[in-house]
Amino acid sequence: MTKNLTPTIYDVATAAHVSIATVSRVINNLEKVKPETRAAVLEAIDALGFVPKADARARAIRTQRRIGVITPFFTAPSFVQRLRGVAAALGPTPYELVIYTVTNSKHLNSYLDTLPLTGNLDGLIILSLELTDHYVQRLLDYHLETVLVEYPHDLLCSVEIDNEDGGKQAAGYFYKKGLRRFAFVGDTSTAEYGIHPISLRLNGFRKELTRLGAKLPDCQILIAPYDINKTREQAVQFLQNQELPLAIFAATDLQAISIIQAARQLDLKIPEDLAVIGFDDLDMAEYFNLTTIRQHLDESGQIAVEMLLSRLNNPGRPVQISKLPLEIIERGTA
Amino acid sequence: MTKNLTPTIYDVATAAHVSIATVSRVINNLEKVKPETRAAVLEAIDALGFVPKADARARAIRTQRRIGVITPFFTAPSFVQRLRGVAAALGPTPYELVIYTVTNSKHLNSYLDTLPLTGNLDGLIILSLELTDHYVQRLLDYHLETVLVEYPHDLLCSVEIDNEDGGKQAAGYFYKKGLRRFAFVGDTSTAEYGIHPISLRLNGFRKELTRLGAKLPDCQILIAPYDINKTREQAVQFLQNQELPLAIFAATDLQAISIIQAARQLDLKIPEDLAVIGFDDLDMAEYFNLTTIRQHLDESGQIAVEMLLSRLNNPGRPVQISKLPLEIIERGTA
DNA sequence: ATATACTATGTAAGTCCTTTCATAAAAGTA
DNA sequence: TACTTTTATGAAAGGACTTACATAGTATAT
Repeated sequence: MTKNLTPTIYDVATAAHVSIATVSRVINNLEKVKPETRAAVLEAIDALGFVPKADARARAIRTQRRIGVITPFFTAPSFVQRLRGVAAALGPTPYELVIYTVTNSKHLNSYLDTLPLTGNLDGLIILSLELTDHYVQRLLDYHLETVLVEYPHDLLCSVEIDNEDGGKQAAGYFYKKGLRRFAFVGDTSTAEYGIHPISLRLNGFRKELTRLGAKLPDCQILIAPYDINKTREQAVQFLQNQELPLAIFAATDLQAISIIQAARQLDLKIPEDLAVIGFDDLDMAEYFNLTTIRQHLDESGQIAVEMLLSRLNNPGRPVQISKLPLEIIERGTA
Repeated sequence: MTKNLTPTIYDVATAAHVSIATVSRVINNLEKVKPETRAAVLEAIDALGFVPKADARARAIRTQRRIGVITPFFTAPSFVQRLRGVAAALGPTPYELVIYTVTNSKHLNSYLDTLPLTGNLDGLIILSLELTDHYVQRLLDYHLETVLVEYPHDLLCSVEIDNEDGGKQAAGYFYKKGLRRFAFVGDTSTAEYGIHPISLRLNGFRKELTRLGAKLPDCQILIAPYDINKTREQAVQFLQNQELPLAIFAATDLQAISIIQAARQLDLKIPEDLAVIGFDDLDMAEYFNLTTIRQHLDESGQIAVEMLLSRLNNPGRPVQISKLPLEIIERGTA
């Protein structure tokens, strides 16, 4: 006696002892149906709680308010914090948050292929992923309102930061503290196309040092992988050959932390022997008492949402770009 | 040469010289389609301006392909790691991930009121939130398949851990290391109803100590708020009055980290003066070289998804419960 | 070279609903 | 009464998709 959870027109037909065609006619009240038959059908519909499912669903989906977020898989805390900002901003709105995590650019592209078609999204936010012109055009063609975070594009709205300025701030801060020997730690991941934020941070750091009359020779640049332990090992090796005191600017907080661990292992005093500035200001930075360049991760997500919603309400506005300020947070490591 | 005004999947198939099945696969990006084929199909779609009809689609799939996750707002990393497990498991499936973050139980209840009706969900996962019988019954009545993580309920599937055993393991570990003075740090947040995991951890810890002939007097229990800085301050105060060496079991990694910071501030040697065991094994634990009880957070999310999907495929199975093992991860703090 | 294991694709069946067409019953007409 | 017309209905085809199953084609192993 398994009750059908979602009755179809067939169930109604059976219950009312008529054919599905008749049921259909009753529902759409197109043609003449004998009053008694119609009554019987309606009764069956009521009894079964039937609602033309497919259409109902299609309608429901169409009216449902949905914002999609494409994000790199939650490996790095920075993505999570951005996402947190998105969730926070979306919370009080009637929009649903649909998450698409991607692990590589192929994966991203396959989402970009299909989401504008079948995604039923009102808007899209893309976190920390770079789009090719082709896909940007696709989003525009299909009128899927999109906001980019971190990797901007001329034709779409974006929330971005001035990576170069971040490097510059780090350099200036170190210099003002009287430090004169510098190093940089970054990761190996380079953009598949376009410009990588990490290189911009390095550029800004180096440029400002040069301007101040200091220098950053290539041998003082450590390129380490995205793995804490390996980075720490490499950092230990690197640090052993350095004259002290040294000032290191790490491209991310996570790498800064690896450096700190390496320094502890070598019994270097922080910040006396080794000054470290990170980049991001993750939640974790506070735990490590890390001096770092704050890039307002949570806010980036929030602002992206606000921008998107305002565009949905006022379509056709010119492309908007929001540049978030960077801010050096002085803690104990530099 | 009137071009069909509303092209169908058949037109696309013809234009791209493939079958409608392949077109369908491309727009749903389910299975493997050769990149060139996919490109050709997409080109045809673009050229014809094809857009799949939602009602037909709904008719054919007659499932939502949507899994909802209700989670406390991403404040604590443990929720994020659970969510990460969910996302990882859902990634390769055709299911969409819809996130509902809640900040209090009223908020949770309002979701539970509406989601079974209008959520258009195939299944629901509830992370670290406790349900009243009333809402459990509601989920059952509306046949919304649900899996609970962390706070189980007799009538629903769940993924849980043995909190008491975690406390026991910590006690045993300390004792075996020869430690004989103990303390516990937990947070103030108590469950609104039912039993709180933190108290279970404490219970297990205390019971095992008692069994071993040691004790944990109430004055050795520090109840600290969910704030790193305040916890650190309180911990500093607490530690100043302690005889050393001391073994502290922290109910969460975050609190263990606060303890470590306090210890550093007081120049205590870890693990000689102060041994610390945390609970969770967050990503961060490794950075802090924290000895801790691993509760397989990511896995909990993954298993919840697997359980849910298997139930969707085999409805009416008896309620399933998965108990994840706890495991002590030995690092540098104890 | 042959056997084996995948991959990519197509064929065809299935989904749930609408609509066309045929027909039995009822009603109207001569 | 016999003959048309009307009306109510069902059988079945069609619509726009998805998907289980089968197979040709390629890769890999022996």
